Amino acid sequence: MSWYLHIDMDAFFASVEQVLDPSLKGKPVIVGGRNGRGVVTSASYAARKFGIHSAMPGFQAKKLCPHGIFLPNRRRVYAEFSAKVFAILGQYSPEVRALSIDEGIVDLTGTERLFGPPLKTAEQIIRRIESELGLPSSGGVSTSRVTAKIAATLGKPRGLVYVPSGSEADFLAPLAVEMIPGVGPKTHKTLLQHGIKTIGDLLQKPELAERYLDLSEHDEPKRRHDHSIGNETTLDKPLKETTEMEGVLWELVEEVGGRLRKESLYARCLTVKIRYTDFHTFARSRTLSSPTCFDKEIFEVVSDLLRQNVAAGRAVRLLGVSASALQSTGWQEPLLNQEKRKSFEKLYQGIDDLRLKYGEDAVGAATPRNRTS
DNA sequence: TCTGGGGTCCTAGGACCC
DNA sequence: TCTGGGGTCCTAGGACCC
Repeated sequence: MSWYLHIDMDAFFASVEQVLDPSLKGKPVIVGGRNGRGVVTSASYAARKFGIHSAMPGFQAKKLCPHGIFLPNRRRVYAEFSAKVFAILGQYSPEVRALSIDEGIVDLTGTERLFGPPLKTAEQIIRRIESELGLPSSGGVSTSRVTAKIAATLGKPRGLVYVPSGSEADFLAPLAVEMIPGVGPKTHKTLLQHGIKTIGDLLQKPELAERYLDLSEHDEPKRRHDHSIGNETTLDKPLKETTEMEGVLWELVEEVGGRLRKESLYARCLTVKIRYTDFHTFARSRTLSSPTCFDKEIFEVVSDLLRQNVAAGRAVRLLGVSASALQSTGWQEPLLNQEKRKSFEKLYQGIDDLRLKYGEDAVGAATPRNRTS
């Protein structure tokens, strides 16, 4: 028998802001969506009373809750708190998986002798997150990961839902199919057309249930793709000139290259993402014969992809660069190039060190951004 | 003064190889 | 001269999640 605890932090970013500034407690705190542009990334429960939720455009949130306290995103701060949460989780099991910055699954299988029954352990974990970090969270305990996640969602906020072994199907059956992670608006519509409204309806059709609802206890969720590192930005003002776009592209490349080097990874595939002002969005990628983590090489590829694919004269509102097919070691190619790479590595190590010491703008490069012509 | 930024996963078609 | 499938890699597009 397997046991999983799914932990989901309540209004995570907003809660962190309230910990750092206790005068915000109980108030409608809204993270993200300032300046009218952008969207809400987190809203305290006081703010949700006004109908505000994450992913809502900022101007709309402002309209619903004019007196709301709008704060900018501070990803690094949230990441630090996230690490503290996961450090607590890690004390209860060697098998902890982060699903996102504010959600994780703790495999409690076989931890009973050390910490007691799964439910007791879950209660203790949630209490500790609250008492040690000041952060509210919700949890779900069940014999499968999916059921545990659904249970945690039902527990929100500040709730712990326990699904005893053997009662999984009874627990799930009355719930709407859109509660299943992975079932979004499109799939929901398709399922409705088949007359499937509840998870119970879905369980009646094994071939569909198998596809959308993985209730297996032991299977590791498949991880086919290795992870990717990307950076994208919505432009302050739309651009039509490729040379101007290349300036932005270079900044994105520096960020992506820096992160690759920090993690000692080389990318074999590079992608440029383009969004026009009419919101038509597409991506173009290229696989390299030899993987790279160097700004200059990355830039050459993505700027080439940009120039080949951006429609002349169309205004672009977003640009993105991402690196995928990541590998930790190198490339197979002649010694001569290896020498070249060694010197590259030295150079970029120096650049990264300077940036770390003196800030992101400490070291510029001969890039389109800095060209005078 | 519409619609962020970070991702994962799945599918499908074409190239290419055997 | 016509004709197989199977497998893998690459690219593009899209659904979905937080």
